[in-house]
Amino acid sequence: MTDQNQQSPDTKNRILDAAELLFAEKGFDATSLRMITAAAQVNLAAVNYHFQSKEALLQAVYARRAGPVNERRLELLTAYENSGRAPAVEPVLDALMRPLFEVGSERECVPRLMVRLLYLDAKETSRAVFAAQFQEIFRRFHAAFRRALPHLPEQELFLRMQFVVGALANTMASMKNLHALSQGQTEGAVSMKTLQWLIQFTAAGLRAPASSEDSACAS
Amino acid sequence: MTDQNQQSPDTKNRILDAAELLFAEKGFDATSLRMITAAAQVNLAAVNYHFQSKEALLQAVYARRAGPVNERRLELLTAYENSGRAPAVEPVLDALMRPLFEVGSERECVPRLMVRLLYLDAKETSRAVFAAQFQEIFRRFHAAFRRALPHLPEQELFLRMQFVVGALANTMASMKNLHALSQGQTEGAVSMKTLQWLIQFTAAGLRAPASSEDSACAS
DNA sequence: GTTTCATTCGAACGACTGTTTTAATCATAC
DNA sequence: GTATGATTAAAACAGTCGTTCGAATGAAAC
Repeated sequence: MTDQNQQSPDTKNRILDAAELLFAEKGFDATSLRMITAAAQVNLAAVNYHFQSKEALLQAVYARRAGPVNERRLELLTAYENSGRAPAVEPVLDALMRPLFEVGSERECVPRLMVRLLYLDAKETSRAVFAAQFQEIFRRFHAAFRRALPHLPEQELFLRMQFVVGALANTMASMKNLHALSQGQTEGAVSMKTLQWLIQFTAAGLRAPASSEDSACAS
Repeated sequence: MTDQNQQSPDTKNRILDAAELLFAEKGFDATSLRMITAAAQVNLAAVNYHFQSKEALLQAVYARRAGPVNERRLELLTAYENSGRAPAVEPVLDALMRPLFEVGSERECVPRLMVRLLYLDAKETSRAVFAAQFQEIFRRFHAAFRRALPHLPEQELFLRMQFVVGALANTMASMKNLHALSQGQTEGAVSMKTLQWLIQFTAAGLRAPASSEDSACAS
């Protein structure tokens, strides 16, 4: 950490950019290092020089984006919690989702990639790294939702959070299509409207009355 | 179609079974034909003999499951529509989701694989095949939701259906984890409760009041 | 028996994979 | 200038990939 950074100004970032794009489009296994280095206009060996392996490159690609997104999530969440406003789900959902939409307007592929990584592509070793980072976020938001929905049984809250994540993930994954469908509107406007509608939908779902545990199972 | 089927009683199905499991677990590109043939205890060349290529095998794996699931979906949907009951979202959601849970109790990996295929793994050529089959289902259910929610603007209904699919897909993808978490309950019971809660959540989301189009965009 | 045709098998093909090695290149410090 | 250390470049490494080929095997038809 002396000053050895910034020595190779961009080849490292060029690799990260190209890898991010290709991983998101084709997936980890379908993307070869030669595709990445060709897209980045960089020598093949540069990947194993700057990163140690292809899988380490994947983790680097993920870390570069997940860090800021999760920081912003916590920032928005604590800002709301310190505002003294009454407990509600909408601000919590906003804190959870908005950071993804913000980074999405810069680079569309990013959220799509994060969805991929979260529960599909990665090998077991990498998945553990990703999951650990995400589960800390999950715990933090679980507590926030719990405050807003004190009556909801634990099992049901947990599952509903899964539903929320699913709706969010699928929206991120198909954001590109959404932009293509809505012509004559700026990307940012579409994103913000989508976010608004997504919050509205999931908030209503979270607030749905809790089902009684002992409901008869349809025979 | 004379009688050439049933000649090789099971090697074809053994390949399909092994491929289904591995594709769902590791993904298409991370699964080699040698893994499949080893798991199926079948010669390597048998894949290219019975199916023409690896990608054709993927389509065959998909077709074997998607067909019955979609048929059952339409069966449940038309049964509800012909029952003369008042328009509502719950029976439509049930028709959309239940078939996936039913096949899921037989083979856990199936829905997970279908999620993969739908918008991640497949190459462009295969994706077109899968999407075509699914979009017909989408159109059919879109009409049903439209009847139940006549006041909802078109754009908003479309997006909310995306949210529903996302919640469903994520639930399918992490069904294995859910089963692991809930001890002391049969798989079928967990599945049915999850389905019930998922319908309740998405029904509330779909019924949320429509947001006014001209809401101020946060500057 | 022989013929016929579908299926299985072992072996190999060329292409592509991630990684490593060795030498060339560059900027900076002395 | 030379020396140092980080970066880039070209080439090759051992392996795996999907696919193909020709012979062996099987069972049913005649």
